Amino acid sequence: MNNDRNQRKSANKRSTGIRDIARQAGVSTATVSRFLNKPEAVGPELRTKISSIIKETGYIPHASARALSSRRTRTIGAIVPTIDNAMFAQGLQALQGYLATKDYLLLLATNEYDVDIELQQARNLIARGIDALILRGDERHPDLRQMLSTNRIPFVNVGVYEPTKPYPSVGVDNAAAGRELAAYIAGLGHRKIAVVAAHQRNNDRAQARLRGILEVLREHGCVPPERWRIEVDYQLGDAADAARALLQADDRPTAIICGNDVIAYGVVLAAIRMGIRVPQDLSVAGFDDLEWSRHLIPSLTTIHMPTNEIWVRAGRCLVDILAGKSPVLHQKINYSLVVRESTAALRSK
Amino acid sequence: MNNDRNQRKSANKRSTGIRDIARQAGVSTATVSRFLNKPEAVGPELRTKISSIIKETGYIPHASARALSSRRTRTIGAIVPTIDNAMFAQGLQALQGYLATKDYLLLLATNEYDVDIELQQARNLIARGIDALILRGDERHPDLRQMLSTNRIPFVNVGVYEPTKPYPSVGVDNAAAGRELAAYIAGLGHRKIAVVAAHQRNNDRAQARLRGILEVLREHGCVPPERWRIEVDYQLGDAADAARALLQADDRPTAIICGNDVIAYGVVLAAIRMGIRVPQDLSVAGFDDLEWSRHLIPSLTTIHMPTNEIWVRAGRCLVDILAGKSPVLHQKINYSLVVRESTAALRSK
DNA sequence: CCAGGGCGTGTAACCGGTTACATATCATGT
DNA sequence: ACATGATATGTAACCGGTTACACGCCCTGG
Repeated sequence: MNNDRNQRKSANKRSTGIRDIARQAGVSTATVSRFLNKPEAVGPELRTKISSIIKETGYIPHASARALSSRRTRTIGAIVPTIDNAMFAQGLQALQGYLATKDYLLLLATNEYDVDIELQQARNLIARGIDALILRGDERHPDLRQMLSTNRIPFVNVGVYEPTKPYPSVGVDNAAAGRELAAYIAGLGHRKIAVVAAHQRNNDRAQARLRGILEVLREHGCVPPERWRIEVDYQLGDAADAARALLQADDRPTAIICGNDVIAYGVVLAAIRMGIRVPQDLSVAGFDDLEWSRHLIPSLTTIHMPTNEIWVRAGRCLVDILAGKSPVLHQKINYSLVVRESTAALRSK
Repeated sequence: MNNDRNQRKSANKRSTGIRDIARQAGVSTATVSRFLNKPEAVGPELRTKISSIIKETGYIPHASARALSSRRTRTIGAIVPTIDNAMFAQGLQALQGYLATKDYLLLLATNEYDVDIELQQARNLIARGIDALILRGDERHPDLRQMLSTNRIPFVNVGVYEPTKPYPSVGVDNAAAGRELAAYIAGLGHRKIAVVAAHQRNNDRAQARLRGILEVLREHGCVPPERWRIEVDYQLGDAADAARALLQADDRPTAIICGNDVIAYGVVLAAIRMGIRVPQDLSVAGFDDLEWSRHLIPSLTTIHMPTNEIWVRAGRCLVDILAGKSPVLHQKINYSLVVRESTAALRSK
């Protein structure tokens, strides 16, 4: 036991600390700290001296200690439904790159589309120390906002555009995108239109898209009957199953609007397997414009989302807030309809 | 100024701390701390009392303070090339889920297949405080291992199986997988075989696969000529470009072995666009068995990798090490050849 | 010539937990 | 009845940085 203590005090000394650097440079810890945080506040000679000593010793400042005393962690948290989804993976990758340039770290958590898990994860992130938080969408546990405000954590909604809300959001107007896509399909002459959406529960983005689609279909007097409105997981297989059910019936749709590109391609694959030609016999459209959507055969008609821009802007919004600036509260990002091979005008029978 | 100080001491008090909880419960901070870390060491009545007070006040322990004094962060870092890759996204998702059950947090960084960036990211992670690190593959900056050892950070190599190395690794034997796939293709009678691999630089996994493939092809006396050995990015478009180059020539291969499923499907799409039938005119095989590989048309012959298992085992390995146990050093995970529609026996001309 | 301000640096309290050690309490075996 | 050990709790030093404040120096203007 006695040995233990001695060890800790001498031989077993942990990796160098700021006091070691200070001693070696013949300055106080305050000066070293200032060098690390605001180098221009330190005299030039000392600056080079300290710099070289740090390099020599391989000193790495202890971020926890830093966070404890400065009350800032230079870490931004993000909670998304799952990483295992091309859209999120891509956006997070872009966000991470951006934050790295601003010397921020990204701390990631997933909520599995469950508001309770989201709340728990937010608690973890706050405990772990984040300066700000990025949340996907605007549907969450009632306690969450309370928690964020008592802990004074700024946050931003990403992926949705909610100009009526008092907190920042950056994303596209999903309902409008849904309307545009539905209008395009209807404009091709289709009236027997089915919708295969993503699960709606706790997914306001999917909800908005569906809402927009149905609005327009109503205007055209072709609201899909119940059996033509299906919800599936974000998986090719599930979408294919749904498509088979739709297409096996005698009275089948001539167009299927899908909640995203993964679902759309699942539908396309099922149709092709059944000998139904796309787009000659069936038009299919999706959302998101994933990287591979334009390479597929047939390539997908879809709504292009500038994912990277959305996430980077969300990051920038928070970085600005943390820097004391007041960024634009609601940023509407433009989507665009991309017409490709998977849709065609209705053929007269 | 004076106001400031007063504020900090009273009104402006930050969110509750352990001393507040202790005071309210009429116990010492040590007891509260013990309650948080080893509840069974605290008396039953106090336990319920403290528990209810914590719930009431919404107290969240300050992880930085915790990390500072306990020298443990309950955080495990991982550095992967990019999140934007189905394999990594899926594995990380699984890993994150596992770590959550062990009350560990995952801190993620990317290296863009660059050893210098990797070193820098590792420095960030260490500074930020990680108890252990997961690294993809075994090719890295010479200083990295030094840094990990001086900071006493255990780590594990994931995705590769390196039984000769002194540090733990968990993954499949990629060279063996490459051999098996090549042997299968050669066994179908193919001799005019091209290889479209992933970029080899700083990617030992891709290297091992290619090595294995070429070994077997050499045995069969059909080592591909230079023009039939191409390296491309992890993108459908790039793979398609490579395939076009291969297939436009007069003398074209009858089979193409690809470094992964994304490349394989890019090749398939290009072939189909050119009117070349798969598998009748051309066999194509990949690696990884992504979720969608079995849904595509044609479905892909590939090597199945139990991605989730690999990552979870890597996580478990580190958790065990941190708990003082000594896990198996090198874990070889079994891959398996999955034969589907994209490959067929060579037709005699 | 001196008051006053700006600049660079040092001193030491503080951030919010953990934990070694001391102390108190109580059941147990002899 | 008492030594013994196990168990529960309190005390306070400590983790490794940051930063308010004090201090000393030099430059400037009246």
